[in-house]
Amino acid sequence: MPNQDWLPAAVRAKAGERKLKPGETLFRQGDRPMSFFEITSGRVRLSRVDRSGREVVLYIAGAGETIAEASLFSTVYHCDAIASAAATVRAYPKAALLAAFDKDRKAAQAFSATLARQVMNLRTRIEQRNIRSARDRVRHYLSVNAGGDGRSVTLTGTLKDLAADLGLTHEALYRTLAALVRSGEIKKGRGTITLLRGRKV
Amino acid sequence: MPNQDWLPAAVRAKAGERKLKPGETLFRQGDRPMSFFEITSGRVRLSRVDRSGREVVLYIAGAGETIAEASLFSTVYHCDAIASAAATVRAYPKAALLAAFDKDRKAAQAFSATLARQVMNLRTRIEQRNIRSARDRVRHYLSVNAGGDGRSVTLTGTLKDLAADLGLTHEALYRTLAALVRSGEIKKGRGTITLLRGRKV
DNA sequence: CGAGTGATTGACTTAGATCAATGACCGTGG
DNA sequence: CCACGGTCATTGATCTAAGTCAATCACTCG
Repeated sequence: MPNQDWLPAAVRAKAGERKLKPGETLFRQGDRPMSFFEITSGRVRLSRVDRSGREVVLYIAGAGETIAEASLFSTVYHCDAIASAAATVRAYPKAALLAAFDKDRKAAQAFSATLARQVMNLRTRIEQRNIRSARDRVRHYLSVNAGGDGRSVTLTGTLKDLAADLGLTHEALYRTLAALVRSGEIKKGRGTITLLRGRKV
Repeated sequence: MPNQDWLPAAVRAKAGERKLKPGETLFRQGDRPMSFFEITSGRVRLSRVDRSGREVVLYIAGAGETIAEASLFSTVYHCDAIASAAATVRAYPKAALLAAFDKDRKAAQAFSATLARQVMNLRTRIEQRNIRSARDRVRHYLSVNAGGDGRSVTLTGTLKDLAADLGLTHEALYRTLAALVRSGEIKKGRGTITLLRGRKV
């Protein structure tokens, strides 16, 4: 789990860990934010309850992700956070963080930079979802995430995870990859996919 | 067009406007970033060229959006920006902005807050795309975007725009809305959709 | 060694994309 | 003032890619 490297050491030192049972609440809409969180394992969903009492899921965060960044600048949380599965989270105290940003503008900049990069990544993921064809979606993913050599993509998680990222069922992804392998467009290795040649346009 | 209200007045004063013809380049990958941009009209696409020479679109930004926030903290742009249609952009000088953040930490905070909110919005939009059924996708959209009363949603653009936002064809959206109206779940007004009652769960 | 999960492939179904046509509306230029 | 070109809104018909259900095999982990 890559720790939040942009966090000032002083803040990291003050972090507390908390374990959540499935269904347990981390915070509720309207609560006063005391910390923001990094999820070290499990799953936490952010949701709101609509007028008719139904829960509307805003986001499901997994291990390695941070949530409630926005609440650093707000006096209340704008949604609930509930563990979807057993989870452990690291809580970084809001006060310490804001103080660090005040003192050390490098730290504040690092935070902004992280957010800005995240915005770009998310935008790209949305753009990806605008591609209807599974095949082209996978192609787009591979092109965008090709490493330095522009040819190979290292898979972080399982193919099932990737499928979820791409908004495909895992079956659809397997089939699409298989087709691309058959057509000689890619090669699959252990945790790696290599682009062989683009098809003629 | 809601101007970027979080921008310090000093920076806004220094902004320059630029008009782009379709296909004209705003900046190129590798260029040194001198400004970041707000699109006041038209469309600008951010893209990279992959190893095989194909253009990979990372994002298409429309009027009201800002791009290249991340380049404020980078020494080079990481993608190209090209007008997809005639566009006008407002350029905010990077140096002035960073200087303002240095001097005025309120301004820096406002920037972070804007980014953090954007991150949350984008995450929610991705979550929305994970919903496969057009009907449930629309329901999710309506629930999330219901105004203060929790019942009515004000449409900003056309229904076609909304369809694109939701990742549906406009035909699919029309049909889905028509079905929801027929079933008495919503009501359509001029630029407004009102939730009438939730269906039984 | 069994339970749980990932990877993979087959068969079938369907929701939504695609193609197509129409009417309403709006600005604009003669 | 009206005709015309453009876009939005809407609905119908058709098709297909991807979802769904299902089964198998390979691993890994207590």
